[in-house]
Amino acid sequence: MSRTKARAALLQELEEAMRRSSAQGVLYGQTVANVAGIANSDLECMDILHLEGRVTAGRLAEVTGLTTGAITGVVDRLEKAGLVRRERDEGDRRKVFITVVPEAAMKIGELYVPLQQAMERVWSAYSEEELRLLLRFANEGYKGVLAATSALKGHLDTPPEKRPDLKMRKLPRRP
Amino acid sequence: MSRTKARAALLQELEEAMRRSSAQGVLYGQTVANVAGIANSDLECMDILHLEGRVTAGRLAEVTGLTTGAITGVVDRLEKAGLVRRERDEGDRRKVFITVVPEAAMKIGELYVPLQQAMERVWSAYSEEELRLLLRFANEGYKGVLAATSALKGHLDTPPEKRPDLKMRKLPRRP
DNA sequence: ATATATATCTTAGTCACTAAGAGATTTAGC
DNA sequence: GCTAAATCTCTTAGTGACTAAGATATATAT
Repeated sequence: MSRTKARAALLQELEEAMRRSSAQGVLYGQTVANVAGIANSDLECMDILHLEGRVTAGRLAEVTGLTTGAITGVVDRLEKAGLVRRERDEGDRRKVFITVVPEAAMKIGELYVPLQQAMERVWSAYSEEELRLLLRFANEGYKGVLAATSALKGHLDTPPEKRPDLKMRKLPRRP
Repeated sequence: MSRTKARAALLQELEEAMRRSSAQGVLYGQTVANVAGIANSDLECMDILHLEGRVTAGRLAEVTGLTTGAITGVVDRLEKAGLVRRERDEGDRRKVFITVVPEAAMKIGELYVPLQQAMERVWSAYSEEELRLLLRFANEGYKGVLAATSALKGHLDTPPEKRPDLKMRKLPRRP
């Protein structure tokens, strides 16, 4: 097999392996939501709150892509479950800040422990230099996917007759 | 900073970077479904069909975790959209095989082109040896997440009083 | 002041999902 | 072979999260 062919095969394997692991990651998240007894997007919001801390309802809508009406429902459910609290902003009384209730949120955090442990087990076999490579890739990959997402969204906003044709993708391997 | 501390910090960065990029991957998938005008799980089924080829309705239910009733709905919608066909198995007439309609499915495949291009741009900066490392990690990571998923599911099946306590997770960094 | 903008919530209606079970076919036990 | 149990898909009724549109309350601009 020629040099560039070997690389092409490697890239295809890589693409498939990443798709598989990413799909499994989604499944893990669904299982967490299931065990926690909350909806999928409720968990997503908990995650955002975990990352960003104190966040307005509007920003949750922005980040999740849900309507503000849907966010009202999300926060209602999370509040009823004791996971978050609403706090009116005193400076601008239209705004509602959502904050996590740490003790309750920790119970959800625990559900990620199996995943963390599994990943730490995997990572333990890598040298620091290798880990740095993985980190670099994770960051660059993130940027790439982000760019691809807005490219695709842009494609959606473009009127059909003006859309540049996307190049064809390989057919299923088992047709 | 000590050697092991540097590594711990690296691991934490890594975890976060992977979470971010994986979340973005989910978003890309949702956008694809949106542009294609089909539901999220409809797209997931298309993906499975793409991977496995000819598949029974029951197997789709198995893989997606949906009920068979829900799969009936999925296949109804996909069939109406001209993306798949139902084919009764002649050997066992209870079974219904689902097959993709290649020409129609290709249109969906095209929506992954921006993602593929972005990833190829990222990968182009890596040596073959580095790509092999990424592939190794993707495969090991997949196995890790898979194991973690069934561990978490097992936790769900265990009666609450018998559940081993999962270790605590770090609190949000911005409390 | 009045108008416009912003932020959240409400309401009505839609759509995908589950649970339970019906219908059709196959497999197993006798 | 015939009956009973098992398997596979579909149907039905009901639920819950979502959207779109607009109501409400507060803030900003002219």
